[in-house]
Parts: sequence; structure tokens; C-alpha cells
Amino acid sequence: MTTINDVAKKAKVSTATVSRVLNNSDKVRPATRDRVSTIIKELNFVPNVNALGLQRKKTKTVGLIFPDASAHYFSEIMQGINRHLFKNDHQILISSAHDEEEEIKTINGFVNSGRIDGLIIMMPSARDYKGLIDQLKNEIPVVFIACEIDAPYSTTILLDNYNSAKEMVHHLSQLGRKRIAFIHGGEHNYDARERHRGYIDARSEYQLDESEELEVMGNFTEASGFQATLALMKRNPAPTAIFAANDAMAIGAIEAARVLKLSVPADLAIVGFDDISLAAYLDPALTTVHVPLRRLGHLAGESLLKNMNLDPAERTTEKIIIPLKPVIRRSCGSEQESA
Amino acid sequence: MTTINDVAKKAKVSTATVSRVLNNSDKVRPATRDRVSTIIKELNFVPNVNALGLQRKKTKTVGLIFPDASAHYFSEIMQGINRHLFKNDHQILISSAHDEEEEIKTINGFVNSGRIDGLIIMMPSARDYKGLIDQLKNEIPVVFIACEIDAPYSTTILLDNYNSAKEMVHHLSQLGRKRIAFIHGGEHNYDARERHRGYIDARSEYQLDESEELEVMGNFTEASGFQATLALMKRNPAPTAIFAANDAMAIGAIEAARVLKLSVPADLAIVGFDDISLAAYLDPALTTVHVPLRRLGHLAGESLLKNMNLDPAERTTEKIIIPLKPVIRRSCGSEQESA
DNA sequence: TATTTTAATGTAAACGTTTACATAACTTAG
DNA sequence: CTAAGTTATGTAAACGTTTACATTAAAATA
Repeated sequence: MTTINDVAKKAKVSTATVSRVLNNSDKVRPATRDRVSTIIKELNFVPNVNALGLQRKKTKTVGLIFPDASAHYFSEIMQGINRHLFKNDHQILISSAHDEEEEIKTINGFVNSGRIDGLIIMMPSARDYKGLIDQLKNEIPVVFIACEIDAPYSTTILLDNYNSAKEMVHHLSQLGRKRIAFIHGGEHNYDARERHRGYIDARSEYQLDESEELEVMGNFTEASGFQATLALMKRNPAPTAIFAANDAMAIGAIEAARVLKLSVPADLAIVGFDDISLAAYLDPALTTVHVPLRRLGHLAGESLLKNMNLDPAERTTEKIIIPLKPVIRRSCGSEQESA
Repeated sequence: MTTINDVAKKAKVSTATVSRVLNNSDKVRPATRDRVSTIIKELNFVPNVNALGLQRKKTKTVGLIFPDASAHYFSEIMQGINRHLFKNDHQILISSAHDEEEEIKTINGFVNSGRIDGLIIMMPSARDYKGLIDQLKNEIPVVFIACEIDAPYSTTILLDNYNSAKEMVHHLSQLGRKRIAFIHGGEHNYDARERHRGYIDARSEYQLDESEELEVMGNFTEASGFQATLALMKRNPAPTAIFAANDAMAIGAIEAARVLKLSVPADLAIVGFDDISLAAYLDPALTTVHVPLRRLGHLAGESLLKNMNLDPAERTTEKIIIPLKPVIRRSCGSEQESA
């Protein structure tokens, strides 16, 4: 590996001068600058990041902590983050942890080792983060994605799950469905809980059937949506619509309806949440809520970078809520069809 | 940020002793060790990675270069890699690049900046990597995933696309389909090309219709599968089966069949490739080829780590080909049904 | 041309670790 | 109790940068 010393020697200047050329700071005589630049290219010299990090206390790297489930969700968001950071010459260090304890350890390591300048935490299952937040406070800027955390001096980006869920239930009720079941995504998932909350509130607001047996727990997989639907259709009276907390479960629900020889949407309306790319290609095309994952990622990257360039004292506590749009297709039994 | 100096001072020892405790190397008197350890915990001291990297010339970090498309594919593989590396206390630095030039620059930066100890390159579209390989040679160990590269002293992990595609075509022909169309995934994608090659060879081997108009180009999206199918069904005579190079396009094909009022599989058999999680929940359930993405990632991580622990001189050129298994469901018109 | 001012370059310390080598503190043996 | 042998600890250089400060070279002025 070639170092700044090799360059300096070959160019017959001091390392200071090479450094100045590299950072095109100060005044360097054009002739010298050219000579040094040529040699840098000649030797394919790239400054050692460890030395840089040590000296500057900045690494141009941001950490990204994510859950080891929900692959689809995750990778889209990450692409959004990455694209923005890449443009701004920053790298991403990723880590996924199983449980909360492991996670806190990881974060601690990231932050205190001088490895990163900023952190994005995507942990829908996060609950008790007291210790963590104290850690972070004033160390480096943090962006939380879909976490229920009141951390001062950080950014939190949330989806407007609650209102969209309400809206979806409202839409179903307008279509005459009064007995709407809900397949939950998991108690420990923030998005799932919010969607559920929207469902519950909408039921009472729009005077729908509020019986408890219309709610069943799933885990965001097709299989769980399938099982949940089989269970739900044994209720008496059976639901006339099913709202699954994500598209995967809705797909399982559609398959279950097929097995039960129920026509969707005639006998049973089914709607999902997420708007995965193939939702439009299902039979029937799935009514769902569109979630702009790439944009979410982009916002996260942008907000983080902005805060990284700010004095700790200037940082603010920010909460960004991304509004979501229902996408009406056939599976809800609606006449209209949107793009 | 607390440093080894703070610890040393507080424990009234030299930094050397603290270092020895940290690396539990050498002999340190138990009493001293305890005292130092206590203070390390007390101060929540984490060694600075930049200083470590500078000194040790190892960063416990591996780079991961991936394409900015194929989110699903990518994130599963990454999870596989991550899980293995996390266990072995290594971090992952990711980067995705748009074009080849940008990519080579990224790799160059990664490698020559002392940022990483190993590199995993996932670039199905990679073609001409001469310059790159020369770069890498003997610098750090590399694993290529789904790249058509003959790089000495590195590991290449490939899917057995070719044989599985052949097998799938064979299966269709056994079911009496003689006019099998193919929806290509993209000329610049290694996996897509290999699947196509398998299709072509199978056609001639099993004496099927070899007309060129049975091949159409797609781009791995549902929409392209949809369009491709509409086009294919205008052929005269029309194909009796469609082999899509991935599941997303197969889903588009199924939707197209629906629009054309064709029954699948009765009028038209449709098969895909990948076995995404919802393939089993489609109507009809999709016959496809299962690709063990997590395992692929795991293998990549394992192989890389192994090579990182080897002397450059001891490294070998390795090529791992992962065999794939067809998953027979309803969409091909087969009687049998597999798990 | 000699002197002052300004611009370019060099020197060396600092960042936070590890580690070879030097030294100090114990043990053990005589 | 001293000398020799161990074992534990300390000192300081090294890793590859940046940068404050010192120095030298060039330009401007008298």
C-alpha cells in the first residue's frame, strides 16, 4: 500500500505539501501541485482511512442498524439511503442484531469506537431504549426509522400508518362492509401496532362490528395470513372483509379464500398494506396502501447528513411523518380503479 | 470519547498494560488485570478502531459491493453474509454503484484505503473486469457472487442456473409441452444469460420447437413479464408453455394469461425461477426453481473469512456452484405436487 | 540592491493504539 | 542475604495522516 510518504519522496516535497494538494487547501504553487498530482495518480495513491479517521475524528461513514427480518422492506429503504450517501461520498456500515441486548452492544461499539459519524436505526420492535438514548445523546446524530422513541436531538421518521389504516377501513365501510376483520402483524412491531390502532379507532368511529373475534395475530408472512383467514372464516357470522397488516398476509388470505371457495371480493373483500411491486398483478389485483420505501430511505440519509454537518448545539429534535396513499384495486370490491 | 490513556491514568498503569489486558495476551498480574478491567467497564471504554486499524493493518471489516437493482435477491443474500460475519465479529461496509466505472472506483477506494480486509462482489452484470482484477490481485481476498470472472486466488460462487433451466424445460416437455417460450431477464445479467443458455440447449436436446420468435427480452419485472406474454401469445402457433427467467416475470405472465382469458396451466403452462416466498400462494401456485439465497450469502461469508485468515500465498482459486432444485407446483400443469 | 512583505514549503507534534525492548519487581536457589 | 532467574510493568517508536508553527523562497517596495 502506497502512503503519503512515498508520494512525498518521489515528488521531492514534504508530506505536508502532499497533504495540501490532497485537500486542495492553502496555496500550493501550480507547478508543485501538478507535479504532486501526477505522482499521486501514477502511484494510484489513496489516503489511508484509518490515519484520516484518527487525525480528523471523522470517518465519512454512517452506521445502519436493521432487523434481521423483513427483507423486502429493509433493502428498499437501504437503497434509498445508500443512493443519497453515495452521492455525498459517505459509506455505510451495516449490522443486524437478533435481540435488543445484542443491538445495544452493537450500537455502543459503533459509537464509541469512532467508527461512524452518524447512525440510522431501523428497529420496529424497539421498545425500551432508555439506556441506548443516554449513550447516544450528544455523541453523534441519529435517525430512527419506524421506532417509537422519544429521543431528543435526533430525527424520527415514521409512516402515517394510523391514518392510512383508518382510511382503508373507512373505504371498506363505504363499500358496505360492516364486519371487517384484521390480521395483526405482530405485537412487537411498531408499524403493525399503529395499523391495528387505526383499525380499532375506525371501527368505532364508523360504527362497525367491534367484536374481538375479528382480530387475529399474524407475523407478516403469507403462511400466517393464510392460517389467520382460515380461522377468521369460522366465525359466525363470518367477516365480510379482511384487512391484513401487510401484503404478504393479504396474499395468504387470498389463497385461503380460494381454498374455501370464496370469491374475492364478492364474498370477501381483502386488502393489504405496503403495495409491493406485484400487488397489481395478483388475482384479484390487491387494494393496499402504498409505502414509499425508497423515499423513506432518502429522507433518512438526507436528514442524517444535515445533522452531521451541524454543531451538536444546533441540532433539533425532528419528527417526520410520511403520509401514505391507499391504492384502490379490485380486491376490495370497489368499482373504481386507480393507477 | 475515552481513550486508553484515560484508562491507564485512572488505573495507575501504563497504556501498554491496558493494551495487554484488552488483548488478554502476555502475563498480567491478576490483581492488575482486575483493576484495569473494572475501570474499562466503568468508563465504558471501547478502543478506537482507527487507531487499531492504523496499527494492526486489519480492520475487521469486509466490503460488499452490490447492484442497485434486484432488491429482493440482494437483501436475502446480505442477511446470509451478515449473520456469519457478525458471529465472527466482523463488520460489513456496503456500497452500490450504478455503472461499472463508478464501481471500479469504489473498489479501488475500498481496497487501497485500508478500509477493509476482504471483499464480496455481487455484480451479475459485470463483464470486463481486467483492470479490477489486477488491482485486487494479492491485495485482499475476494469472493465473487454470480459474476462471470476468472480471477485467480479468489472464490467465485455461482448458481447452477444452466442445469436447472434445462431441467425445467425437460420437465415441461415431459408434460407434453413442445412449444416452450422463454422470457429473458436481461442480456447483461449473468444469471439471466445462463438460464437462457439452459433453455436453448434443452430445446435442442429434447427436440422442441426452436423457433426464435419464442424468445423475448424482459427485465426481471412483473410489468415486463406481462408485456412479454402478450407479445408471445400473438405468435402463430402460440406457445403452450412459458418459462420466465424469474418469478416476478412469471407473475406478470400469469396476469397476462388472465387478461387473455387463458387458463393456466390448461391452455398455457407458466413457470418461473427463484421461488420467492409467495410463489406457493399464487393462483395457480407457481412452479419454479428454488434458490437458497441465505445459504449463498452464508457460503460467501464463510469462504471470505477463511481466505482472510490465510497467507496470500496459501490462497486458492475456488469455484462453488450451488445446485438448485425445481419446485413443482400447479402452474406447470403437473399432477405431482411437491412440498 | 537591500529591505520588507507575502507566499510556498518544511518540521514536528498529535491523533490512539500495539509491541519490541528496557527496566523494575518479585521468586528461588545458593 | 545476595545473585540469578523469572515475571510483570513501563518507555518509546511506529502506523499514516493533518496542521500549527517555523523557515525559506519569491515578490514588492524603497
